Amino acid sequence: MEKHCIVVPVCLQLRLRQRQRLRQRQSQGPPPGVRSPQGGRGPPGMTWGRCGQQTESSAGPPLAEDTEPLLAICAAMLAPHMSLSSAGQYYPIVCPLLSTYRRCHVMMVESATENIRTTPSNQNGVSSLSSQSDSGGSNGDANGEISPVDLLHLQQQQALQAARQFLLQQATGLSSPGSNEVKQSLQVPLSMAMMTPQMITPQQMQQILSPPQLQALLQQQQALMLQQLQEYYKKQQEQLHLQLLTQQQQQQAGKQAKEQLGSKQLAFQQQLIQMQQLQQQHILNLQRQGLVGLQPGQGAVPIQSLQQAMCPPELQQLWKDVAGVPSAEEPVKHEGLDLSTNSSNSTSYSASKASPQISHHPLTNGQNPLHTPKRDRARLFEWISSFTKESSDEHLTPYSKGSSAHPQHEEHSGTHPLYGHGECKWPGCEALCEDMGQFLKHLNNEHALDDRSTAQCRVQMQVVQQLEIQLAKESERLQAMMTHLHMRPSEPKPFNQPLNLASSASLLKRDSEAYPEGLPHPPTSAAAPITPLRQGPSVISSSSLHGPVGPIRRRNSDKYCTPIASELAQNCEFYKNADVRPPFTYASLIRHAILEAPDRQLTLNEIYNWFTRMFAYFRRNTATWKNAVRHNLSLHKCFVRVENVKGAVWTVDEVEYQKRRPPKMTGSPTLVKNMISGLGFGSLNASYQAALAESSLSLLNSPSLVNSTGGSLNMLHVGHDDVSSTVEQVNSNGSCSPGLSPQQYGHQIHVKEEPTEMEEDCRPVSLMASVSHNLSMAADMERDMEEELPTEELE
DNA sequence: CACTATGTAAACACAG
DNA sequence: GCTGTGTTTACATAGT
Repeated sequence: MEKHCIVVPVCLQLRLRQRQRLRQRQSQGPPPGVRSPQGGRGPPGMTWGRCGQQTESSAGPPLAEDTEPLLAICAAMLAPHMSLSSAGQYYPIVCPLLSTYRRCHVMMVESATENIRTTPSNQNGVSSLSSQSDSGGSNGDANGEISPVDLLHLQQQQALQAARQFLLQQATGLSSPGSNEVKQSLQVPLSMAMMTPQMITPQQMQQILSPPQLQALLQQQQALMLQQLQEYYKKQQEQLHLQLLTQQQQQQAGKQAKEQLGSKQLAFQQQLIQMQQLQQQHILNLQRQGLVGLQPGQGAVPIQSLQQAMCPPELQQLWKDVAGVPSAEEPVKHEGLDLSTNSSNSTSYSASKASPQISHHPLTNGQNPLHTPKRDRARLFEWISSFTKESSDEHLTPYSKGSSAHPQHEEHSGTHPLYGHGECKWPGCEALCEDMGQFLKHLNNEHALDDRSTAQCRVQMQVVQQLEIQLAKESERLQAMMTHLHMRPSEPKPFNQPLNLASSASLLKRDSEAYPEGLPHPPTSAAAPITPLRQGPSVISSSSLHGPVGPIRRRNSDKYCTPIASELAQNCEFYKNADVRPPFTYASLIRHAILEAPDRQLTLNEIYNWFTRMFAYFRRNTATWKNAVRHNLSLHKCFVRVENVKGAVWTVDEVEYQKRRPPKMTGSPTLVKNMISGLGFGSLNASYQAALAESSLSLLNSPSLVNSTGGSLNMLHVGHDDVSSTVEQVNSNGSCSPGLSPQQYGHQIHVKEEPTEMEEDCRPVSLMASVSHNLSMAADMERDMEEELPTEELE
């Protein structure tokens, strides 16, 4: 390449001076105090947020930061009043919630565990109501010193204990028809216990609290009750299952009896799943309406969902079936046996409690059959254990399988989804494990199949399911958006239409093969958490789920996948609200930000603002990504710093940007061929039109860009492998060419293609200004076309 | 396996 | 001295 020494642009003089100065300094040897070869860098192998987890101080507490985005979403879902869609307030709300969420996670489980432990002491007696009161009193004494969350937690514990006690009485037959006095006397304390440890009557509480507050409080407490009681069931079933196993080993008859119950087991599992779905659906509804507001220390089950879930008679019968009393033939008496009784009654109580007649509803639902076959419990246990032991694809998403739902599933592999960065990633556990062996030991010891682990697993299940619900919701939104934006109706699944040809090719191909649900990739590795994206947009698949895996994933999307313009146009709100990393490189984002500006130039601070405005992800760890932005601005020649009156602004050198990506589609003919074949588009023009429409969506935000559409259309026929020709076309399209002929541009482009210092020094005056300022729009659209429809490059 | 692109971290210089 | 901006280097990682 020949080197042309042209007038050095004034705007570059400063930059050149700086570089020359630095180079001069370097030529003179490293300045004193310069970094060592390892240069005080962070430990190796720590990138992309993972560094921050261990070394980065600005990233916050050591709380599993890699899971922080997920936790944030989960926390927002668990506390739906903290809506994800509240743009701009997401972080202020969610981030403080993360710690409380984690704490809640532990508290909830510990509470359940503690209750499980404490209940057996009362299993044989009804007289512990006073102890409940005492406990409540002692807790109440500490109210002035504990936080509201703790207070609420204590209240819940009291309520649970009181409920258990009461229900235990029922189960043990003490609450006979003739013992209405006992019932009444218990019912009121129960209500009081649920309301307040100070034993304030419901009437008093109603005076103190507004009806919505009362309702919310009751809902919260009852939701937690349900959650905990369900844990009791699981605990009980687990134990019973173990007993069954023991019996099976001892008696072949036991095994035969179990085998006879296969069909009922399946039906039972389906019922449970149905119940959960009902709960989640209701949660989603409430979430949409912004009605649910759980305190951080609360469980994740709104009482509405509890009502909805429990009201169906079959579900109540289900619980009855599940939570039978221990039969006399049980060889071992575990506390869970009694818990089952309590749980079943308590659940019934909760169901009745959910009725408007709070605390006045007769507890008629609590009369449960006391002879549930242990086989049902075994079924329940198996259902539960299916989440923890085997890869129950029917029940769990790949993501949940890859996260915490299958702690023992991955033990044979070198990596474990619950292990990373030397610490256990079990929810609520941050135990440090030096190696996999230690971690496995820790996992087996600390997270064995017990009530606590089961409870945690269940919480995680709910988290996953909430995420799935959220995904469905967002998919619906995307569908509506795309429909509104006049996506081609011929598309079978508009919302699932990939936003780029590359991904669409692969998706369509996969869809036609073995992934009808639109999974971008089969979950090849459980270590890579991938949520099944039944209707998920490509953005979610590529960014929110693959993103956390590492930064490199984004390169795919950036390089030959999603055009940033259309992607952002279609998922703008998503990125604004969801804490997911956009599937674009910093360079792409910076360029887009600059080109989105009215005058194609932005100051660094404006770029920062654009990032934070457009992406919720970039509202945290500002030091990290801002550094990356600056790094990219300085590193890539496509970003040109221009001295302005009031400072410096950054512009985009489109030619350089194009040149920056030589591999692109051109370098991957196979990919392009797959794209073409996979798309099966008979008419490229139609594709171009559609793509143009997509690209125009965001770009048309700037009125001045509209008139460049024609230019971009013309450029569709430009060979993209020749950057200079592209620029020629752009300029010849009447854009504000500063009087340079296409040949001149070609020369200049050749000059820029010389990545040498000489080239830098001889950077042409007109290039950056003309290209980036006047032709950026056309080039932008053309590039988007190129990204989406690179087929002509092959010709 | 080498190369490339990218992300991250860090050090440093400089200006305000 | 602090902060923001800009540059550069080093390293890790994933893709090619």
